[in-house]
Amino acid sequence: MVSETKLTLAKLAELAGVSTSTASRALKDNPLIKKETRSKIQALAKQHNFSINTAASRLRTQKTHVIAVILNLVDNTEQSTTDPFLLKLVGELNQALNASGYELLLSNSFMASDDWANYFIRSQRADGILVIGQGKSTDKIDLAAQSAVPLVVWGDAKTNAPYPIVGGNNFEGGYRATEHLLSQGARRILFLGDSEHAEMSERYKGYRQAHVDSGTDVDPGCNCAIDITSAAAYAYINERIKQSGLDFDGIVCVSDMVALGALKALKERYVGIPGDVGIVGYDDISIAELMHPSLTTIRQNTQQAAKLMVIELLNQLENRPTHNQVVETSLIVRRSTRHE
Amino acid sequence: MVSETKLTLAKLAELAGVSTSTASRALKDNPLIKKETRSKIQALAKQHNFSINTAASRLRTQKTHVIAVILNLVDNTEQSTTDPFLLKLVGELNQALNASGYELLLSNSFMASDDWANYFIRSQRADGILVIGQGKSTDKIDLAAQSAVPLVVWGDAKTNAPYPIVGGNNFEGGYRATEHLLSQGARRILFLGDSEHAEMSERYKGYRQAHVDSGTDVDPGCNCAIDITSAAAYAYINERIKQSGLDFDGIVCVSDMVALGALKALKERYVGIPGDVGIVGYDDISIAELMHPSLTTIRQNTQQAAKLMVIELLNQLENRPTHNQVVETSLIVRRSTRHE
DNA sequence: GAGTAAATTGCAATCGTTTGCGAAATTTAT
DNA sequence: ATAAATTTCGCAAACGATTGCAATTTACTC
Repeated sequence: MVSETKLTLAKLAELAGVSTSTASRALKDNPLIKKETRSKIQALAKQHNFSINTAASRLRTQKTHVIAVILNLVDNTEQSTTDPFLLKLVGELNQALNASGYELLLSNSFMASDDWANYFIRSQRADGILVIGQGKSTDKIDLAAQSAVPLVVWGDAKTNAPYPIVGGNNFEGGYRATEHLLSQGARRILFLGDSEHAEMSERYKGYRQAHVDSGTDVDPGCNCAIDITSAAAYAYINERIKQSGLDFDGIVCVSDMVALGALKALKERYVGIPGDVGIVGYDDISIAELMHPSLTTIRQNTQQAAKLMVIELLNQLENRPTHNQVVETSLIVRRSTRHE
Repeated sequence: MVSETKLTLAKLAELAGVSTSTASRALKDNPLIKKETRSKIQALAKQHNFSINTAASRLRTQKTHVIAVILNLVDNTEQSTTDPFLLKLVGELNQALNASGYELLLSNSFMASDDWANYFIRSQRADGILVIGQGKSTDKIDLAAQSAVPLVVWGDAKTNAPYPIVGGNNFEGGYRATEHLLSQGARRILFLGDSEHAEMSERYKGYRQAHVDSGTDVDPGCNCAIDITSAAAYAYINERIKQSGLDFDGIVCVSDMVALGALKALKERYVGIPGDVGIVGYDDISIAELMHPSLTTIRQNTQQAAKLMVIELLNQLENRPTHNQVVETSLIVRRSTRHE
């Protein structure tokens, strides 16, 4: 149990009375080695708490079994690292990666290097990259993709790109949210978000289509571009009401955090919810159902999302064809819209 | 710009017309090398998108510049990976580590191996370990510590352990929360959490002390052991009221998520907040101020926490003495307790 | 211009594992 | 018993960067 000196494969082999080659093969259960020899060495390894030096192994095999996960946020003013949805996705990715024998190296886009291919792949820090968020600009992503780096992005799956994108059905999500509000009687519905984002713009399209399908006019003045944070939403709603009064009766929000900010502003002004204004969020973070009123929202299956992203990444690592993937998206109706 | 063949340090050196040794030294700005040579090689490296192979480098230097961060959660029923506070801490740790030139390898405690020293350190996956959460049992932590692994734990800093612990002032947090409720007139205050946790038990001690100091009796029936999730809190409050009616007028919660669960249960039963029951949370997650009523809570400075954890870890890596550290803990008064 | 000190650079070993290929041991066939 | 075919194992060359030490070049002194 005492670790006298660093235990290497060579020493382990010596203990077992075999060569390092057999020891190496035995540890990976290579059938080239006699069964008894294998189990003997494996037992010895366990007994001595041996574990292979990954640095050496990676150098030799040119594989790291590490995947870099990058939170691709433009800067602090935007949807931030504190958004529970993004972090939940990270957690799910960790699970999914572990299940496939990979580890997760976490990074955000404020790192030193903007050249992901170089920094992560050429340097053998990781075998592939998972990017969370297309952001407003896909420059860095495109740059990395040019280097033929194994890469999967969480974003809008309708976007055509040289890399696979996994995402929710944003058009449908926007449509369902809007349709639901319209069916509850709303007539002037704000779209609170930022339609410059690929994902968000798809949702906005769904928002418009829902209006068209129900024969309701779309007022461009209802498309409100804000940072994707609760603070920005809070400020915007306050300001809008101050300027033009309560000129709306529904809000489609681009994330639950945004919805919470809006909700707070409305409640402080004693606007009835859903009586005066109905609100729909997006993501179904855990807090959504704890709100008062509980928040109607669009749920995206993050666990499925993580699994799909990992699958597509493995496809690339093993030279199989890849495809964009759409994850389940469903409307969860709660009190913030349900008139009773 | 086209990458014909894998660019190694040797090839780069050849391009520059020097040996690999000089190239290596030049890239790390070693003053042993003439200034012009240095900048020439650095320029060449930039131009060719060169980046050092970390696998080789780690093997040679025996340093990885990677730190493993372990979310130490007993299982799914407990405070889970979705708790915004924990995830926020992860984000802050990432920032702090990057600032010191380290990268963050994310893991949770559901991984294959329970032997962290082996899995992360001996295998050269990482140079050190940051553990988030003491949990109910410190078995795995102690095991790792026995192997003299560089290790820092987020937990209760009052605990005496063979490894440095960074944590909030839990006693004071519990005290301040309770004292505040008492000052608002509460007389029967629930402690909603799990006093088997080291951190939580300190808070409970503070809770008791506040009672003593104000001359109020402590009813053991007010110490409510639940899983640290909003769902458990919700269920508990519901059940308690069903069983014994509203036999309390204040709640000290062990996390904001727990507080949100309790809040929801109370609101559904039309219990006035803070009129009938005042609630104090813990952590000050971003949603706390968006709640209605906004949530009074104990803030722990996560950014400072992350920095301290990294400092203590570096101390170990560089053989300096280490100490337990306490991060700022303050009471944020909001509407869930403030009578007006 | 010789001699010494200082500034630069290169040689070659090393980190620990993996793996193609050949050698030895064992089994099967003749 | 011997040859042939299998099994089972070990040799030795990578993988790419780092670094103590020695070698070379340059600068300086008298």
